[in-house]
Order: sequence, then C-alpha cells, then structure tokens
Amino acid sequence: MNLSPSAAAGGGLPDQPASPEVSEEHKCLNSELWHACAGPLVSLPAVGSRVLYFPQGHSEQVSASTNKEMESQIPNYPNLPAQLICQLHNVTMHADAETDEVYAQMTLQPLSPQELKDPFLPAELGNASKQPTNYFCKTLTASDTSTHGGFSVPRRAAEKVFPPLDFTQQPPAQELMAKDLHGNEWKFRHIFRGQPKRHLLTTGWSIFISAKRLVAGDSVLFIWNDNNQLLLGIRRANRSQTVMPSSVLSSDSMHIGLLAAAAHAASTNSRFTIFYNPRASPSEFVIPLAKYVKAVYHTRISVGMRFRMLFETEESSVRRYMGTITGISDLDPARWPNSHWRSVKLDGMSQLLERGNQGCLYGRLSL
Amino acid sequence: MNLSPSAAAGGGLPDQPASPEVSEEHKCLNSELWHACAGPLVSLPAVGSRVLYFPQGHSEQVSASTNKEMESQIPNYPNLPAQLICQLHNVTMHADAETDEVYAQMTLQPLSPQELKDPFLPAELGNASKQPTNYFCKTLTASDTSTHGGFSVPRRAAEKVFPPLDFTQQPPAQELMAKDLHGNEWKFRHIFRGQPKRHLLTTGWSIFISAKRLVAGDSVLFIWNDNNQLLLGIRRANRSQTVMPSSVLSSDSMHIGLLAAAAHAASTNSRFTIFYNPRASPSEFVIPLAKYVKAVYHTRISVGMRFRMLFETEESSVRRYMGTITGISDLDPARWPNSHWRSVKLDGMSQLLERGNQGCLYGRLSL
DNA sequence: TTGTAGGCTTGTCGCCGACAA
DNA sequence: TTGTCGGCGACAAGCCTACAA
Repeated sequence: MNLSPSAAAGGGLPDQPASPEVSEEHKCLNSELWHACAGPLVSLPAVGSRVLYFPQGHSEQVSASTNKEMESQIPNYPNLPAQLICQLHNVTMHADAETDEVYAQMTLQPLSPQELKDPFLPAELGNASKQPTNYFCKTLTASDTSTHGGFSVPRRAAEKVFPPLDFTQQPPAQELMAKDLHGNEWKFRHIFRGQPKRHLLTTGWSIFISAKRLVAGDSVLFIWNDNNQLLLGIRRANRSQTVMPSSVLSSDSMHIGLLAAAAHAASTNSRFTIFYNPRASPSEFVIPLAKYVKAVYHTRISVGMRFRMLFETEESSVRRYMGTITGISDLDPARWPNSHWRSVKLDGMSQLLERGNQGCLYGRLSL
Repeated sequence: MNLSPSAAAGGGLPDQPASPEVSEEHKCLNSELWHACAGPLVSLPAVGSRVLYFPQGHSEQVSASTNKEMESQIPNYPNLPAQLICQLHNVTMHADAETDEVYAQMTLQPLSPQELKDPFLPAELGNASKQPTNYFCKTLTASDTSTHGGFSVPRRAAEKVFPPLDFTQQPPAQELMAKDLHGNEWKFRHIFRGQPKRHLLTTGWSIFISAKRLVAGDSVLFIWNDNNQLLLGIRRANRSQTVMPSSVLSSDSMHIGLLAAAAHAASTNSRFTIFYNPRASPSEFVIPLAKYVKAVYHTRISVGMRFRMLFETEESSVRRYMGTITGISDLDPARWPNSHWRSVKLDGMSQLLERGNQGCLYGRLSL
C-alpha cells in the first residue's frame, strides 16, 4: 500500500472526494465559516444589488498574489473608466482545495446609461457580514504545532464553544468532530487534565496540523453553530504571500486580462467574472454603490477631516482607531485620471497599516 | 523550535534559500537537467531566431492548466492574426519552486512588415534538444515510495550512471550526492546487497520522496554529466492535471489577457512575455519559423499523406509511429479563420494521442 | 491561566533478507 | 532481475505532569 505523506497520516483523515474541483463547483460552502475565515471586516455585496468595480484594485490583488508589479507595456483601454457601475448577478463563496484560502466569485454586468437612472433599492447598502457568536480563534504557538504534543485550548474558548465535559469522569474527556470548509470531518480527543487543569485537544490534532500544513503563527478557528455542529477553519499568517504558480501565464498577461475583460464587458454591457480573495487582496475593489454614493456625495473626504477605521486584532475581533486625514492623492493619475481609488495620508498610523494600506476609502473608513 | 512537516524531516535536507523566488530569477538552471525533465520531444527555439507564435495554442495551455475551457464572452481582436511572426529575444529556463515543474519564459517581439523581408539566418532551424547520454529514468513503484523502504535501482541503470562501487567491501556501498533543478543537493546511501544482490538507495531516499511529495507512478531521473556531477530530476505523472489555484483571476480573464497582450504587441511591434510549460501544454505554440516554412511551403500537408510522429515512452526514450492522414480541419474556424493550427485526423492512433492530440503539426509530425 | 520542558510509552520508520513474479 | 513481504531494532511521535512566566 502506498500513501503520500499527508494521506499516510490518515487514520482520522476524511475521505477525499474523487474529483475535488467538480464537487467544489456544486457544493454550497458554509457561509458562516467562510465569513469567519475571511475575517470580521470582509463583507460581500448582496446579489442583485448595484456595485462599483475598481479595475485598479483588482489589479492590486493580482500584483499582491503574483508578487510582481505591473510592467510598462500595458495597452491603454480608453473605454475603461477607473470605476465601473455594475449589477451584481451572482456571488459564490469558495475555498482553495490546496490551501483552504477563501475567495469569492462574482458575476458583474456593467450598467447601461439607461439602467443607471433606476432608483436605489433599499437592500443596496449590503448586509453586514454576520460573524458567528459562538466561536473562537487562536494563533497557534510553537507547542501547538510541534510534533511533540497537542493543542492547548484557551479556557474561556473551550467553555464557550465546545460541548460541556462530563466532570464525573476522571479525567473528563470527549470526542469532538469538526467540519472544515470543504465539508471534511476531523476528529479530536478533547481532554481536561494536567496540573493545573487545562483543556487540550490530543489525538487527531497532529494529523490535522500536518494535513493542513499549519505552522506556528497561523490561526485556527472553531465555531459552534446553531445546528449544534462544530466548524473548523484556518487562517494562515501573511508569510511573504503565497507565491502563485505563474508557470503558465505571465503576470503582465494577467493584468492585461483583467483590464481587457472589464473593458470588453463595459463596451458591450455584458457579464464578466472576477475573483475576490479577501486575504490576498490589499483592499476591496467591489463596493456597494450606495455606500460609495454616501461617502462621495454626502460626506466629501477632505484633508483635516476626522475619521475612524476598523482593524482586525489577532484574536479576530474588531478594534477602532481614530485619526485625521492629512493628505489625499490619486495613486496613478496618468493611467487612471480622476480615479477615486485614492491614497490617503493619515496621522500616526503607519504601524497599523499592514493590510489595506491603500485600501479603498469607502470600504474601510467611516467618517 | 517549530518546523513544518517536510522541513522537520530535514537531517539531510539542503538549506532553503532565504528568498526562493528572487534567487530563482537570477540562478541559471542546469539546461541539461531541464531538458531531461521536459522530455526528449521538447526543444526550445534559439535566442535571436525568428519564430511563429500561435495564440490559440497558448490558450490551450491555459485551458489545460486551469481545467477550464474558454467561455463565450471573449472579445474579438481583429488585429490579432492566428499566427504571429516574432523575433525571439530571450529564453530562460525555470522550475516551479513548489512542484519542480519545468517551464520556459520567452520574450517575443512581433516583426514589422519591413523586418519580415530579411533573409533567413542559418541558425534559425533551432538546435535540437540535446538529451544527456548518461542518464536513466524510472517510474516509481509502490515499494519505492512507501515509508517502509528505499529505492530499488535497476541494475543496468546503476551500472551506467552511478560511480562504480568498491566490491572489495562487504557489502559494497557509497554515498551519492545529487543536485536537483534548484541546485539543492540530496544525499543518498547507495548499497549493493540482498539475496539476490541488487542496487538500492536507502538512507536519504524517504526524505527526498516526502520533500518532493512523490507518489507511485511519478518518475525520477538521474543524470551523470560531463563534469562528473550527479543530477536528479522528477516528472510527475499526469494525474488529472495539477489544479491551478485560480483564486485570484478567472480563467476567462487569463485567456483574454493572453490574447490582448499578443494583440497589443502585434499592433505596436513591442515585446511581450509568455511562459511555455511543456508538460502542461497540449502542444508547442512557439515554433521556429524555418521549420514552419518548410512544412507549409515545401511539404504541403494533405489527406492521404504518410507521416511519422515521435512519441515518448515511459522510460523517456523516443519511439516512432507511422500513419496516414485521413482528414484536416481548422479547429475553430469562426474565431481563427485560416489558422494553420489545425486538427488532423489520423488512422488508428487514438490510443496513442494522450498528449499532443491537437498538437501543432509542425512541431511533432515529420513528413 | 497557559507556554514550554522533560519523562515515559508506543507506534512507525526504515534497513534487512526471503521469496516469487 | 526486481517488486513486495515479514522481521526487527532504533528513534521520534505523542501523551502525560511539573514548573514557571
């Protein structure tokens, strides 16, 4: 019997579907878990609503993923404006089969001048991403990922999201089953022992760690949902970006492809498809139109204005920071004249701006 | 100290460079090993020569890699002909850092009508890929890849490519060092033992197998080159295509990107960059111009004509098959009128045509 | 409360020849 | 000639408590 390293670990390994990409297409991902993995700041516009699509932001996602800047020889697309008002026909949530990276596929259709005159529908502000209530997220320590032991569950976390243990047993222990994004089930022994007493996941843990190739610094996320199911997600640390295998298409062609696809769709008012990868992309590039209109026309952004901005903490909760806008400029005025995809200078926040540092104002700032 | 599974295996593991993608750029890959991994049928046109670039074939490479056919909403590029005569400015050989997949990067520049009038240079037929002489390639068995043992070296192979053992020792054994495509060194114990006697690689073998994630059916390839160095390459089995993570860009955009990049380069006579991935691509799409001219103008392909075609055997040698052409048609006459990227019907060869079944005539057929 | 070190048990890796295809 | 099996020893994975931050 021959087994690959990860499959060999496999006593507790779930069966892999025969053709992952096919079942991937049709399986409906658990939305709750997807949003938890994407993080509290990521929301997806509602299907049917009108959105603004920024090719420049989309381009930044490709740059961030391929680790290559766009080069000079990019053709001009005179018919492609810096932002495109679109109808959002479809949104589906996905997870990469290899890495569990979450991403969304969206079908957009640029609106004709006629359609642009339609009044707003009330739903267009987009429903905020509902984060689950019964969940916890922990960044893995060296001990958690070493081959030498199991997973140390923070006490409050275990009490909040795991089913209660039967403390009449000695030691108290139970078996936990958790489903990941692909619907695969993972089995863990949950035990409460040691001096002082603590919650641990032992048997099954190292199989999970090695199958998902998790290392110290990555995070795991447990959710106890309303159907009394345990869900299990992961978030990898931002380790020098996943180098996307570009052995098939140059990154230049990718940039051109995204621009040409948008330009073509704009000129023919036809549908096009994009992928939004919230943890790879520096910022959101598909924004609810209503949110944008509110920010631009009702609250003009200007130097000196006070703002607040949301950030994600290590434990996946949200923190607010206040600041003042000290400068505004277009990032690439030659290529994208009058783009609202602007770079904003803020006071004293440089250390916070790891992700989203050139993020679209309308996605993250509140005024 | 925390280590990922493969790194943890690491007693004999070579040091990983600090920033693999950067050193990758500047390191010169071993050409001999690259060609051996690419296979005996793959040749690269000479730098400076004139070549024919087929966007349609390039598109097929993307389809094969993403497992997605091109969809309907592709814009037209009226200025993009089915084939583009280009100057080949640069060719570099690469290997994917994750998978060791070999690919080539080429810089092409469409020729102006003026330049097209230049006479051929003698070198333009392209030098055939020189396959190394002292090498062997073996498809791994279940035993070779199991955690239970080492690698059984075919007798003739060991005698041909490994340094001779000292048979006065009991048992005869030596240490072998082999360099892979990235220049990393792997250390193996080569021993001649058992009843009956055989050549085995033991210590170091399973570290290599698990680091490269090889499974039964994949192949390994040892070369003893003229500098008395041992080189080591791998060829993965065609297992339902490597599903390329496309969580960043839709495959439609990739197709459009390649077409738009070529169209833009054609209209401005400027350089563009493509990747040719010989084992992912169904066929060659950059062909020496001289080869093409010879095939089209000197030997018109027609129904009834006898031909021979080269194929690769499991052991990486070349086998010839003879046949008769029974039909010729353009694959996609609507999109590519008068393309020479044709589909040829052949007699009784269906079972042979796993790869290259829609391959460019001029690359693989000899008349 | 929770991370890491260290002891102890046990499972698996990996080297070996036997045997048969 | 070479693929797979059963054997067996070495060693590391993995469960446990102690201790300290």
